[in-house]
Amino acid sequence: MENKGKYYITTAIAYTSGKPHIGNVYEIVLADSIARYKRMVGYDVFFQTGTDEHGQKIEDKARKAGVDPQSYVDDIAKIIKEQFDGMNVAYDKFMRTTDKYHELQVQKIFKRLYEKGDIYKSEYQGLYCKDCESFFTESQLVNGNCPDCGRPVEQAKEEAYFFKMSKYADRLMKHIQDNPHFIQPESRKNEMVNNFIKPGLQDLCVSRTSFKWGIPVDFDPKHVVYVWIDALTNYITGLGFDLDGKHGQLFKKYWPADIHLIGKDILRFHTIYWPIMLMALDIELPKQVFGHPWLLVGEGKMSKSKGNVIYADDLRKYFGTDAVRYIMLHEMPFSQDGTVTYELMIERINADLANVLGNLVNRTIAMSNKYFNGEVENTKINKEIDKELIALALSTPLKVEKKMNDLRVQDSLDEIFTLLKRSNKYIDETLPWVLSKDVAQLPRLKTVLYNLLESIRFAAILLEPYLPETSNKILEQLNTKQCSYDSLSSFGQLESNIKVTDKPTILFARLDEKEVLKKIEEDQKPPVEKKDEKPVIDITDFGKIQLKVGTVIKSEKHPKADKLLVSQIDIGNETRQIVSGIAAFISPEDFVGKKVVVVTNLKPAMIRGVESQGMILAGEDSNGLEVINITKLANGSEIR
RNA sequence: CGCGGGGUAGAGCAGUCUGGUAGCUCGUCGGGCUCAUAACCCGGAGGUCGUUGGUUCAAAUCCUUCCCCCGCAACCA
Repeated sequence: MENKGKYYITTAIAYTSGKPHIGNVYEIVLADSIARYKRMVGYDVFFQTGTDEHGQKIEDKARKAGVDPQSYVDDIAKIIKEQFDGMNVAYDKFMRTTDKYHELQVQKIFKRLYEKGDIYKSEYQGLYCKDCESFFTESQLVNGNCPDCGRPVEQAKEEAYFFKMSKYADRLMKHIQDNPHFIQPESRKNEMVNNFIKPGLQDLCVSRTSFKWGIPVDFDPKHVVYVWIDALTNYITGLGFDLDGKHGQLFKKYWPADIHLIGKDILRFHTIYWPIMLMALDIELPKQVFGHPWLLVGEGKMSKSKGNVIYADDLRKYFGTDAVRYIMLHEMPFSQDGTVTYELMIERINADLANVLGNLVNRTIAMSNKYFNGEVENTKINKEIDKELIALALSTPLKVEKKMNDLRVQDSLDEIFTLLKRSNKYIDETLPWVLSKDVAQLPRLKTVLYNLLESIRFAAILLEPYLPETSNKILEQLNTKQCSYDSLSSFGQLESNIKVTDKPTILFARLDEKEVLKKIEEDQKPPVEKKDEKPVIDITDFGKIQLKVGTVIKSEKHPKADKLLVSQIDIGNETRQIVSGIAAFISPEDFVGKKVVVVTNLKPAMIRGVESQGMILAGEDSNGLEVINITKLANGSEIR
């Protein structure tokens, strides 16, 4: 096989804060299909994935779990690896940012950038939550308060190192213009240029003192390296990059990366900050960054609070590894988020995998056994009608190649399935069961079956990158040794002296939609949701909160926020203005006249420019929100 | 006027860059076949391509008005 050169592909490294959901795993499977394809056609491929293991969030989670951070990330990294391995992903390296070699290089890189003057010491200013010890941006706040604990935040400063991004902005802009394929898909490129580069790059905060679980800055030990210099450099340290030039063989051979495959949400970091870091270090830039869309399940983004999180291992349990791979790769549009439901998965498995692919293989092998005892022979009694099938089989590898070069994985799969469908049609056109009844037609029948088996062999080989297990199973059932990609150069390389298996197994069983859905529903019965339990408090703690009954006398939409209502509440001796995040559940008209419970001694806060002098009590579950309603008590009555 | 994406048959999507009879999958209706996993093959019905105005011999495709949905808004890993 011709060697087409090297190909280095990476995925984003998964954050070890918890079990990755199907969206995270999708990225790895997508990368795997590309890596396998490139290997198949003759590239020397290196495929790296791994885990990002530092940060405040992990420090917190470990503390809550009562373990040290290292053993916490060891556990999660193991779970992540199992998720990937379970999907039959053939990566070459599983990189962890707690690897000692990586940590050492990150320290050296940080120091070098500092000495060069690209990193300087300053102060990070932002909104800070004391209890959570974290900074937040204004947009992250919930009703003006900390998104984690709901308490008020305050302006605070923290000593921090910053990376001078602006210094390299012009060079980056030029690189993006000179390399039109650097950022893919195209639409995302504009987003980056217009939103971030053109308005002027802000310097990036690259160290923190507020937590310890990170790579220490060796010349200023109260700082740890803050996420991006740590995480992004995995792409080079994983190959054995050495700042002093004593690079490992892998780095010399594979860098620059041919493609960084990442989620669209972190495109900014990969197309702006990462290239700038590399420029600052005088390292060649990756050739391409592809921001793939998200795989969504049902309504909206997956989140634990919505209870719509789906994990790859659960899906495998219901459908099998290759079926899940097929769904992931086939249901994902190129530049738009893909939505998947269980109904859709079942439909695809039945229509494509069971009916078109599985049944074709099964019926063809069954006929070979029935008519010729499984013996395969190309008697070359070809007819006009064969030409179309043969031409399609021969052109399919080229079509797939074209699509794969554009990273159009879904379209590649469609090309292969077009061949399979054409094969099914060929059976109807040639009517093997009619030929079998006429002895004179048996040689022709042999050719017909040969053409079918050969077409199936083409499809099976081409399917390897996407459905490796299935591909292998089909080739085994054919009993052929002609399994290489190169053997697709001409039609007819399937051996004439072999016998197909006499007991074909079902590749994909048809699923009964109702049955499967029922089973899934039973399994997924969410265990009664355990809210994060708050610590036990003293009666005096509770006594600090003053609650009173009040009547809503006026209510209107917040002028600058869709989700908020601004209401005037009569609490007996005075009227309070309160802003509440309930507009999605209650209209202002319905709200007026209601008797509610008000926290009257809450510190007033400005919420989107409107003052709120208290809080209305309400509860929420998956069905919506309900304000606590009082019927008889007079305004101003105290609640205890 | 913050930025970006989307609005095409009952559902999910392709086609839009490079104008030229509106396509695919599922569903639905009818027919065929019996080798096969009630599968496979053929055919039909179903769309004024969100809305307004324009350019053109010709617009889903180019320009324009408005409406609706969904992300992102800088350190969040």
